[in-house]
Amino acid sequence: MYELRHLATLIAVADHGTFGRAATALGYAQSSVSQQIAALERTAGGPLFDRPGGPRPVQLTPLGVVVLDHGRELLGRARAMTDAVERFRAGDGRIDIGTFQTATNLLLPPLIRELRDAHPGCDIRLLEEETDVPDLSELDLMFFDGPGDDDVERLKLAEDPHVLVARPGDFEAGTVRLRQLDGLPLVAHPAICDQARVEAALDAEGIRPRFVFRTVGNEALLAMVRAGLGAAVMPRLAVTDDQDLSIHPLEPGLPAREIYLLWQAGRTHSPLAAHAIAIARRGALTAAPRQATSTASS
Amino acid sequence: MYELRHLATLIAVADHGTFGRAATALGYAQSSVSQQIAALERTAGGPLFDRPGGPRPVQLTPLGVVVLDHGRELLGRARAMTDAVERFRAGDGRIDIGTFQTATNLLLPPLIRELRDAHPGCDIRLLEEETDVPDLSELDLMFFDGPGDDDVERLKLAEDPHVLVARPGDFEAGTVRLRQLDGLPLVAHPAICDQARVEAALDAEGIRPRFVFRTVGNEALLAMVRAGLGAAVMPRLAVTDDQDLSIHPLEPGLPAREIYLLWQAGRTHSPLAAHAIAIARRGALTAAPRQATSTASS
DNA sequence: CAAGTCTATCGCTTAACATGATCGATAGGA
DNA sequence: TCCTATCGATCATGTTAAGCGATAGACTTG
Repeated sequence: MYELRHLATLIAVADHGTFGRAATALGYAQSSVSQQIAALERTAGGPLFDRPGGPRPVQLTPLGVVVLDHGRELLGRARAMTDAVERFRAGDGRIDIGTFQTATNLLLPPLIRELRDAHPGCDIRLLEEETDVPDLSELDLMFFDGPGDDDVERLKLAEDPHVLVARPGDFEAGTVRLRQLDGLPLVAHPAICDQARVEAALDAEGIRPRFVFRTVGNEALLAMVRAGLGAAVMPRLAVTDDQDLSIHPLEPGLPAREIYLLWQAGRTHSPLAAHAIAIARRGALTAAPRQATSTASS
Repeated sequence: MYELRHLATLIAVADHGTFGRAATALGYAQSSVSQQIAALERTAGGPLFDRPGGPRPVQLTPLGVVVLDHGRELLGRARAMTDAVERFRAGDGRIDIGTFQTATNLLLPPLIRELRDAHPGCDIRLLEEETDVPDLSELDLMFFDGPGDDDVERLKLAEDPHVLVARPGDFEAGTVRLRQLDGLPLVAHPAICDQARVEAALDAEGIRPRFVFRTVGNEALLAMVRAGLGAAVMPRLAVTDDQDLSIHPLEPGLPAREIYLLWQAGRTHSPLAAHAIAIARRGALTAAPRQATSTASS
């Protein structure tokens, strides 16, 4: 098998014309260059240089030209590889983050900003996927509304209580009794993830709302509420405050949605992922409900 | 610097899942694979695999993915290089042959046919260049109308006497006295190479023809002769026999054009070039004047 | 808790590498 | 023709790296 070091020597000899000058340029002794070229000629199966003898420079044989051309190519690739590794180690790599709507809107932006400030050339990929089981095999990091499996490390980012969202006037201001939801027309997320837990909790209390519409979009749900299709039980952080909506705590409270950052335990992380975890651990990722902009509420 | 052998091991480990199986596949001991990966991790500057311990397979780290991707690329190139060298050594390489009109027409075809028969994939390049000094630096082989410099090897392929070409009837059939050319209107090649020697020989005899037209094309010269512009003194092999032309030996004879095959002395030749030289040495390259085709003469 | 399956490490041997000195070959100038 | 400078090949020597087998340590599984 060819060796990159030998090819580098070949290139130096071809560039400098003589073994001695190439040796000087590479920091070798002349005899080393002789041996390296000899070894290369052994693997190539024939002479790569004609040695005219005397003070004349060596000259590439046709076979030498073939090997030289490929050698330059190969060494260029090797250099590119070294560069790529360096860039990766410097942090200008790639990070795959799994997320979901609320996290995307409220938790992710400060993380992204800090990562991009520290690593301007980095490649941040977001995968928004609503799933019951967190799959970290293709991700470095994942925002998830639950603690995940046992074999992941986790950091709780927020406790997000469920609230009743309705049109102003449909309910008295302030707390609403959970019992009042029984038979009530509701719009809701599909019954997976957090929503599944909510419905299980309601079911355990014997409370059965009528789900008249389901969709994955938070804003779409809120629009349905405004349109009078029904009320909604949603995590507080999923609700954008709005004059056309009234928000009621529930009593007794449903189990809050827990938002975690998950990553695979015992796995070596890329510098980017390690940095992101450090940022999260520092407590830089907090969430507050969003206010509708003044232009939208006017 | 990275080593191709280490990268090959990296790939094997990534493909087989464990160090041990990779070692078996590569014919190494397991400890060697451990050491190679360790060395690779040292040069890469970080771990390439996570070792979960126990009977679970190792898993690439993000850095490992970077190195693996580049490693596959690099090893592919190395394999391509090995292939190219093999193909070259097998003879399916490239050969650059310098030539000129007569050689192209009369001497080259059998050579080309034999080379292509023996090495179907080869790349034969012809460079037709009229020059006084043979330049073999970019060529493997060169047809030339002279023996060339001292530092080339040569093989004489033909002695090509100069003849007078005229319109039938302009001269008596048979030999023409050289003296008759004095003052005669002639068409001729440019005064380089063989033509220069011819004119020098005429000049030494005190014979001064009038050169009324010069061009490099043999056929063009013959056409001029047919058109009555003048006669031509040309090497016999450059003349295509034709009913509209009469060919006269000259007396006393001018020095014949000598056609040599030249190649650089002491140089390592590609298998193709070596084969070509062998063919020439065998005496397979001979020339006879061309006859005009019956269709053309009818 | 024992068995099985991994990787890491240690001691050892061997091959490869780098070095400096020396030799033979050749071109160019005196 | 001789001398000198330059160049590559080769040899002896010390050092590094690579291979191997054996074994220890870590972990999962039954």
